[in-house]
Amino acid sequence: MSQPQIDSSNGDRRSQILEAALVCFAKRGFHQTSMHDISGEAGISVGLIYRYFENKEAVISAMADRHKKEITEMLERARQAPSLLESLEILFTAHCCEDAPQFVSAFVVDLYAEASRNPHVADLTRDVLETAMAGVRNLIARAPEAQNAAHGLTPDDLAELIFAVARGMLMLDVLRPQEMTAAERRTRQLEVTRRLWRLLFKPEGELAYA
Amino acid sequence: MSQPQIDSSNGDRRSQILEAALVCFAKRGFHQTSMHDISGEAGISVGLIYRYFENKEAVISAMADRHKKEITEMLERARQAPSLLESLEILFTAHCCEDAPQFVSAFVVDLYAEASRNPHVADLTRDVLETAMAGVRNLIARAPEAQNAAHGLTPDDLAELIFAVARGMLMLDVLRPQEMTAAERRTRQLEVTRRLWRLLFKPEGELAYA
DNA sequence: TGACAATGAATGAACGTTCATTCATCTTCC
DNA sequence: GGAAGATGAATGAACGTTCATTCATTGTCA
Repeated sequence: MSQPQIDSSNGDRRSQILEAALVCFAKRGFHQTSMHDISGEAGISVGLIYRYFENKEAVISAMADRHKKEITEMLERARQAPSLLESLEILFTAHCCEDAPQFVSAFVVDLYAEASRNPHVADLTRDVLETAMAGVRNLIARAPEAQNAAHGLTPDDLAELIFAVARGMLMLDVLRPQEMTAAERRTRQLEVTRRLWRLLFKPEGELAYA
Repeated sequence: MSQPQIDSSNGDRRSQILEAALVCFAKRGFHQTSMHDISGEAGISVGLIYRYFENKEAVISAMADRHKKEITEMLERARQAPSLLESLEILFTAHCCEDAPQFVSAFVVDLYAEASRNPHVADLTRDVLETAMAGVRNLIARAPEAQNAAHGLTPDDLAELIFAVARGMLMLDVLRPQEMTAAERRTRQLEVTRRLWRLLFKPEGELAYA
């Protein structure tokens, strides 16, 4: 019932714990990570976690929250890009590759798995997705590049496609920790995705030369 | 060490257990599903599971195996379709929508989450993916439709894109159990995806009229 | 300034519970 | 009778969570 107070110094502890939790969750998953794992990774005692989070579920929720904030910030940055393709590029690179790619990919896949059965996490995650997709929908609707390039696809369809590709590549990512380095994968994925975007937003009926 | 024998009658029990496990895993996830849950769902005793599976991990592995067999069969069916687009359609609908869509989506996302930290499951899942992607790559490489429609994308790139979209939509699926029915979602996704395929395999430089 | 009181962040052993796994026992069917 | 199928109570390890306790820091008063 009683929320732990959140003032200046507490903020640091909270993010210290969340940082440790991200590492553990990515390595072992939500339900295989024990509170002792987190406290160990953070270099603090178990009990202290309960001063900052009501329980384990609250830690998971807070991580989903953090993920939302990160995505929202990215969207803001993307909105300021001069062209649609540049906006998308910002979103895509940030989306799956910033910070520690392995960790983030594994964490996001786990987040969706958790969302599929935890209504609270589902709400948070859906919220992130809706916000981000609405943002992209807007970018598309306002972009001159997209005006003459419907291909029978609405901005809504396009946004869904773009997100599906991004999430799908992230999903495929978790299976390939060894074949290539993260940087190589990122480069290749960006290249492929860029071509898709160009194709999607190429004025309908325009001649294309490789 | 000692594999439980697998003969005629045992096969039925095994699939009975796997069927129950799929339901439980989709509902609660691998690690929140107890062996008692599975035995309850299957209508048998806990101990009996251990006559057919060495341990819980073996049940998870067997499910990944089953998933592989299903995908391989689908690929075989898709190979016999008369055109590339029809092949892809068979793969796509089977891929995420056959049987009980909700269950399968949640299970597959969980499978990938598990793969990200369980090397054995990762190997199995990667194997499925490689097989399926190689199949699609072949379909594309042999298809006359794809010959004149490179857009700077190799068959490899195209296969990766097609898979990313399919997996991505599956991932988005787990967040939307309420907005629409499974059938509505399937229809809409298929429509959007179909347009993407047409766009990808439309001869380069050809005029397109909605 | 120095002695003392109060605070609350931090600790980690302990608790109750859950879970995977085992095995003594019972049933079935030839 | 006995081999194989099936049961579920028992086991012990691991887990999330609690809480009595410690102790560095801060506030108070002479």
